Amino acid sequence: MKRITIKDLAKHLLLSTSTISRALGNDTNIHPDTKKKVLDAAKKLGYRPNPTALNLKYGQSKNIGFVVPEMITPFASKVLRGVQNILYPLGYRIIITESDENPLIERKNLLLLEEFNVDGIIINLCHETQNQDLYEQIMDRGTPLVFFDRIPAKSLAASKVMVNDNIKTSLMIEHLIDMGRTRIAHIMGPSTIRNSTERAMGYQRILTKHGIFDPDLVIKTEGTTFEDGRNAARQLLDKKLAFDGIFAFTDTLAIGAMNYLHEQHIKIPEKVAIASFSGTELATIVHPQLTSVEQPLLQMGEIAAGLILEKIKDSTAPSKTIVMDAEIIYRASTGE
Amino acid sequence: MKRITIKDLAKHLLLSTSTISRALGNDTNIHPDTKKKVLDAAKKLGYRPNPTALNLKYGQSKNIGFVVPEMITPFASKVLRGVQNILYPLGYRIIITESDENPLIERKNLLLLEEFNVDGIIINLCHETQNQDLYEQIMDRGTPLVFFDRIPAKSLAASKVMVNDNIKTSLMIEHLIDMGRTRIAHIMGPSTIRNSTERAMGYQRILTKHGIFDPDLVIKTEGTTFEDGRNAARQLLDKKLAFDGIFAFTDTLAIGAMNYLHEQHIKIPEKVAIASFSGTELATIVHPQLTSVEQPLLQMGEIAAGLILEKIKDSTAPSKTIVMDAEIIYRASTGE
DNA sequence: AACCCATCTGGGAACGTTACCAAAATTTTG
DNA sequence: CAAAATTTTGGTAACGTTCCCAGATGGGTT
Repeated sequence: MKRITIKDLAKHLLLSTSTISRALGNDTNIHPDTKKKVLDAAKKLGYRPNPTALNLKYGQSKNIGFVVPEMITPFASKVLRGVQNILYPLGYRIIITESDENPLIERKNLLLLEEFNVDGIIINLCHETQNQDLYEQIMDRGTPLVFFDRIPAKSLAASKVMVNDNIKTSLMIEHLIDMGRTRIAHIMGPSTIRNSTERAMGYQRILTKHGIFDPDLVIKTEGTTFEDGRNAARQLLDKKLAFDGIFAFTDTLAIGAMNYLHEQHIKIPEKVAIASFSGTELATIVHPQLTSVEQPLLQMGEIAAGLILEKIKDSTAPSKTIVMDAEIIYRASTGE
Repeated sequence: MKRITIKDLAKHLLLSTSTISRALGNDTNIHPDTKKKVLDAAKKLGYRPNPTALNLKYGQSKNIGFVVPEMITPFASKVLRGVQNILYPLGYRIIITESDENPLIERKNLLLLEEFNVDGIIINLCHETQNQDLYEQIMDRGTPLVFFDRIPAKSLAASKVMVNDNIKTSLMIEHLIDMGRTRIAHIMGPSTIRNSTERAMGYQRILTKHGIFDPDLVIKTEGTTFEDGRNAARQLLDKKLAFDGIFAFTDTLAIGAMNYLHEQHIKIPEKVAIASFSGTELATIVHPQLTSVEQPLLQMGEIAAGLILEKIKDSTAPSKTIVMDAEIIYRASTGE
């Protein structure tokens, strides 16, 4: 049951550990016959290298931390897939932590990951400013950070991947206007998240341009859960203001709102068109399907992984900010 | 930038590494003054123990593998949370792999995890029999396995956590009958998954008992995606058979079917009641909300983690099979 | 004053692997 | 055929930590 090591092979073949090591690796300084003998024995005895020993030797844990607000919706899962695509083939492990949208838990998680000796951390933060000090500390202590989707308020010496929230929102609002909507509400996310304010700005800019901006139609939420979306819809209806469209910060908020409208027998899209920011399956499993800005989540993950690798390889590598393109997908929730 | 080690502390304080080690641990053989001095210096210089060194020393990687068909729906995410709750405080890392419902990828993932030297693997398999040989091999080589939700055909010397599919399905079908439904269809999952056949058996048993079983109302799917559910609903409608209820193998299938019915303007639950097996948010974000058997996913994860710990601590510990209770939650999709 | 015991500290091996340097074995060269 | 060059192998330190054993120091007892 005990694991076979190089030493066991050495004893078994009456060779030195150095020779075994050479045979197992790509060293040319070894007689082909010896190499073959070693390889055969290794296979027969079921030798598997011990990664822990290598990690110790080379001072890398080959662990990458992945810090996200939650993994219940598919958002982070899809990014994670991209990260895995790149990192697993290179022998990295990925450790996932969820912050529950709570900066204190995020803090605890980051510290835990440092404890775990990760080589780098890929993070979607849950509060624009709250843990800024810790991000800096961690980087100062030598662990690179890469941000995706939500980025910190201060620029920090870290690489980042995101989409252009402001512009994509603008295009989406233009679409709603094209569809004949003139009273477009916004379910805005928490202002502690940069994307939230960015999208709100895009929203306001376009409506103002068309002279139809009404601040009373903006509902700010506490979080980004389905329940938050529901509450926002309720608040909106309670205001007794006319509206014929909703642009929501996330697909979760949009879906929550949609369900509340359903329950109030408000037809979508006939009475109210709904659109949001997404990139996940959620947009297509509701009825009607949700028009949304589809972020290329998988690619974002792949790029984030690439960025962290750059920093791991060379800690002085310059930080990059990658702004990805997102596609607007028109679905039934905003009419045909 | 370089990490502070025990040796650095020793040099700095002119003490031996042994003494430092004792001061840092709970060893009583140390002078309180020395201990304090070391602790102060450790804090000041930012010493953090290197877990890799300990893993090497004690022959444990402190990594646990988590193998699931997918992480896009919240099912596995919720179980994962439970696993994390138990394992993170104990210093374990969790490595996640997704099989995409493909036994070949699952195989690759398991091998990868072995390569990574995990101390144990928690798995929700994707094919009842296909990788049985590998499960056995891995356990033979000394890595314990714990199955959750979907368990292998042969019993194997592994612990398992699941719910009683057959009985819970029976109760659900009884509920549908209580609600006055007499033509209840079943969207059955792939027969390569044990739970699928178990639930189908529960379905058939109750309908047979009531004398209303019709094999033509059973649609077997290829997978468990939303799309599969959609296709199943289409097939059902194409048969031109009357039906007033659907019991689906999973919430994803149920939702896919629901959306297709919506598109065909078939009212839920008025014309067709829908129920499924779940335990995730998905059941509540659709409209109408889905009546379902709610599996205690979080607890299943916690228990799976506990079971793997037992096996890690003592490889001869007896294997347990834990059958958990699941609650049926009545929601709008089956009427009030 | 000699001894013993308790308390505290230091030295070194070990976990599995590789990299460097030195030594041995083999082949090539003059 | 000896010397030189090359190929192949062995020995050992190192990564960071703990643990066992051996010393050292100090206080108390005869």
